[in-house]
Order: sequence, then structure tokens, then C-alpha cells
Amino acid sequence: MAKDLPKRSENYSEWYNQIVTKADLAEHSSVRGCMVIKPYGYAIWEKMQAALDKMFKDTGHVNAYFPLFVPKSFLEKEEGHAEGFAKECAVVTHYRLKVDPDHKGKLIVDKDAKLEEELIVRPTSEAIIWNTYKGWIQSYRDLPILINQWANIVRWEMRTRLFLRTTEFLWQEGHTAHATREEAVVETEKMLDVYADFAERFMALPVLKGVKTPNERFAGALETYCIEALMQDGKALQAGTSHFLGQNFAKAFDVKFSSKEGKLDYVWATSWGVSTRLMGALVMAHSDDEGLVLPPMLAPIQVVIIPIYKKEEELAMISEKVLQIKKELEAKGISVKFDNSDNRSPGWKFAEYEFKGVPVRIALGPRDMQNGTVEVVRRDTREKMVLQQTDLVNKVEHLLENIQSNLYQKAISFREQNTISVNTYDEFKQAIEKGGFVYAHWDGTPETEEKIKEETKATIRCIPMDAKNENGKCIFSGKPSERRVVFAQAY
RNA sequence: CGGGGUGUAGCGCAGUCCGGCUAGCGCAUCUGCUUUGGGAGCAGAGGGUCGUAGGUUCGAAUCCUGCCACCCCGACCA
Repeated sequence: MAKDLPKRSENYSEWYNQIVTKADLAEHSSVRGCMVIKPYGYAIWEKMQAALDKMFKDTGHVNAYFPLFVPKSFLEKEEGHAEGFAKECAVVTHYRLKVDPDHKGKLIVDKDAKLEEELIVRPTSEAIIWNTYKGWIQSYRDLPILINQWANIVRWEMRTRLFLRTTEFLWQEGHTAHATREEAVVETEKMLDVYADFAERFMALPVLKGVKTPNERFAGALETYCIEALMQDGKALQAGTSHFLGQNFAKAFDVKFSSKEGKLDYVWATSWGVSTRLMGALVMAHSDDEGLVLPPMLAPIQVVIIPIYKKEEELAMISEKVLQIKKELEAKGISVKFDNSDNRSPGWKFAEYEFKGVPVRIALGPRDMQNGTVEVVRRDTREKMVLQQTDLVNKVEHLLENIQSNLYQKAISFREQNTISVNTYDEFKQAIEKGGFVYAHWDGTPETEEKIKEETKATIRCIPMDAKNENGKCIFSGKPSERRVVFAQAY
């Protein structure tokens, strides 16, 4: 497998496509722009879901589910929102098919079953949710509402790529309602922190936290916060967003509450989401020319054990030892696969699990049985070690932790090496050409942002939360600027 | 949505220009034997609407037209 894999340096996008498909994460379906997430890929997504879901619940949120369909009139209510999403909506106009009288065995749309009002397949759920919240909120005592939903959504993109941009994708969307502006802003920032924490602790992916420029803001939001990650080809990837929606949706859907003081006011809102795009980020952050590399915290199989044997009796003896090791590892919460299939050679298995990114491989053969050892190989560095069987479980446990932090450190230093501050437009163009995050002064106008994008394909990824005040001149217009913003070419 | 490319067995491909017998090769699969510490060997077997719909022809994987999907480059995208 790995021998056919293009090198990252030679053909990055082909490298990505092949890892996704050949490591059995996902494949193209026969539906345009839509993917099938295969069991191995879905297992990773489930681990992401489990971790995020716990984090949401630990911060006071509960799960619920809202409809797939949004009546067109709901989507229209918030003007910016409507305009932003109009171009990429799938529309349901009929509710029935019938057998074509002219072509037996064919189905046609039944013209008599036209919907009074078109239904939009949700591109996001603000509209249907705020329509619902109207019925739930009368008083400040009904607030806050802190709801998350796990769902699929549809955005009719022109060009798709597995996980990174697909027509249908899976995500979670949090939708909260608050009595005060301050509380909603705190919520928006809190969830951004949750995302950043998740990316760094579980995905081993360092992220920049920041706010989007008005150009890049969510349709209908007052402020969009984001986490931005740097991929190995030097392009940025927006890995999650958290929106402060102000009172826009409350006004659009007429959601008011009476305050403690007895005054009527509109409710304050947030929404926040991450999607299966994180799978793409995970692949592009750590994997190498030998295939997928998974951080132990998200690996469906953390340890694979491969027996090496000639005779059945040897396998029996090895199996006994392996099952004991497996049990001990599992008691520590480590997921283990013992691959004793007899239709593959050990070498084949080595290559296979390496390609699939399994963090730790243990091989056990007759020699080891004699010496009381095992061969252990870590996927991140491909370092091979011979370890004593005694205390193996603790060693493996530490090794997994070590791999997790090593991946994170590697990603951090990659980002450091590919981050630069520039002061002139020439330097800027050079830096963007090279790839990576580029810190530069910007005059704050959408026009400048737009022109830089036209000329260099770079966009402002975010205005970092921790940006220091620093007087400078916009690299494009020369006008004064008070802080640097982060530019990059992006996915 | 525009330009370019691709579509033949589960996967990767040859054959298409210049139409012709039973559509081939590697990997994978199945059976048997030998193997097993980095993608094993030998022998045998099975597997095909040649993307799809139509057309030309005695005859189409091959020529013509439409359509579909995927890849690359643009445009588009919070």
C-alpha cells in the first residue's frame, strides 16, 4: 500500500485522497458530492463525538434533535442568514412520485403533489430552532437554553473533497439563548475554548483562536470566533467556529422574554459547530509518506498485536501469552486488536496497520517467548524496541501518552517553523507563496482584504484573540493599523 | 458552472488511434501443498451490463452523440 502512496512533497492532494480511501476512512458514494464514511473512519468520528459530547455536557449543555427540513419562509426571516445560504440549498418541492405511464418501471414526480411551501434541507438549523425557541421562552426563568444537536446537514458545494468539503456532512451544532449580551458573549468564547481544548488534547492539533473579519463572518452573526489549524502543505484549515448572534435571530423570530425587572427584551443567541471536516484536519496534520498517523486518544485501535509463528503449536503458545497481555491492556482502557488471521504474513500486517495509523504495534514470536520479550514499534517515529514482557502494560500506557504528546509537539514546531511576521507587501507575497501563517498589519477594510485575496489567494484567517496592540502600517494600503492579523491560503 | 483528464473483474492497469475469433495482465479471492521476525512460493480455479443511454455497422471496449461520476486547474464557498 504505502509503496503506491505518493509523497506529500510530490502530490499533496493525491496523497490525502489515497490515505482517506486506502486507510478505509471513507469512499465516494454514487451520489454526487456525498461520501460513505466507512467503519474505520466512523470509529474515529465516534471517538471525537464521545469526547466532545462529554465536554458539552460538562459545560451544562443537553442534546436535542430538530427537523431536517426548514420551511423556506423560516430561512428568509433573518436577512443576512438568508442571503448567505441561498446559493447552496437543496430544495424539496414535491412529496410524491408515481409510476410513469409512458415508461413502465420508471418513476416520475407527481405534479399533483407539489408542496404549498418549499422545504429546504437544512444547511444549518438556526431558523428552525429559533422558530421553536419562540414557544419555549417567556421569562428570564426560561433562560439560558443550552442545547446541542448531532445532525447531518446539506450544503450544495460546487467542488467537493472527502471530509474537507462534502455536500452532506455530519456535525454538531450548539444553539443557546441568553438573557444578556454579556452571558452570550461568554458562552461564545467558552465554546471556542472547548473546541481549542479538544483539538489540542485529543487531536494533538495546535490551533489559533481568533475572530473572523466581517467578510468571513457567519451569515447572520455579529461576531464569528474560530479555531484555525495549519496543515502540512502550509494551508490553513478552519477547524471550528463559534458565533455570537446578538439579537438577530430573536428579532427575526420575535423571541422576547420578560426580565427580572419586568421589561420585555429580545433574547441573545450563540451557535457553534464542528464537523466531519475535523477528520480531514486529523489526516493532514499528522500523517506521513507511510500512511495515516493517528493520535492515540482518537485511534480506534491503539495497540495491534501480531503473532509470528511457524507451527500451530507455536501459535497456541503465543496466543495464550497475547490474550493475557491483551486483557491487561484492556483493563487499563486501552483498545487492542490481536490479529491472528492466518491468511496474511506478518510483514503484510506490519505494513497494513502502519498504513492505517495504529499508534503501537506489538509483535510476538518464538524468539520472544524464549526471551520473555516482545517487539514494540511506535507509529509516529517508527522506532523499534525490544521490551521485557514484565511491566509491559505500564510501558505501553506511557508510550501511548508519549506518542500523543510527541505528535502535538511536532505539530507545534511545524507551525512555529511556518509562521512568519512580515512588514511589506513584497515580503508578504513571498511568505504566502511559501505557505504557512503570515502575521501582517491590515487597515481593517473589507476592500483591502478583498484585493489581497485577489492578488495572492490569501485570506485573513483570523484576528488572534491574543493579538498584542502594535502600531504599524497596512502592508497593502500603508494606512495605520493597531494589530497584526493572520493571513494564509486556506482550505 | 468553465477548461483539461479519466471511467475495462474487488483494486491497479493494457487493449481504443487503425472496429473482427473466446477481452487480457498484475494484485486480491477460492482450493491444495510448502511458508511466516517488514507486503511469501508453486500448482490449479472462479470472477466482466468494457460508466450509462442511444446511434452507425454484417459485427462496437474500439467510431459518433447525449448523459453520469471521479480527478486536476479555475470560478464559487460563513
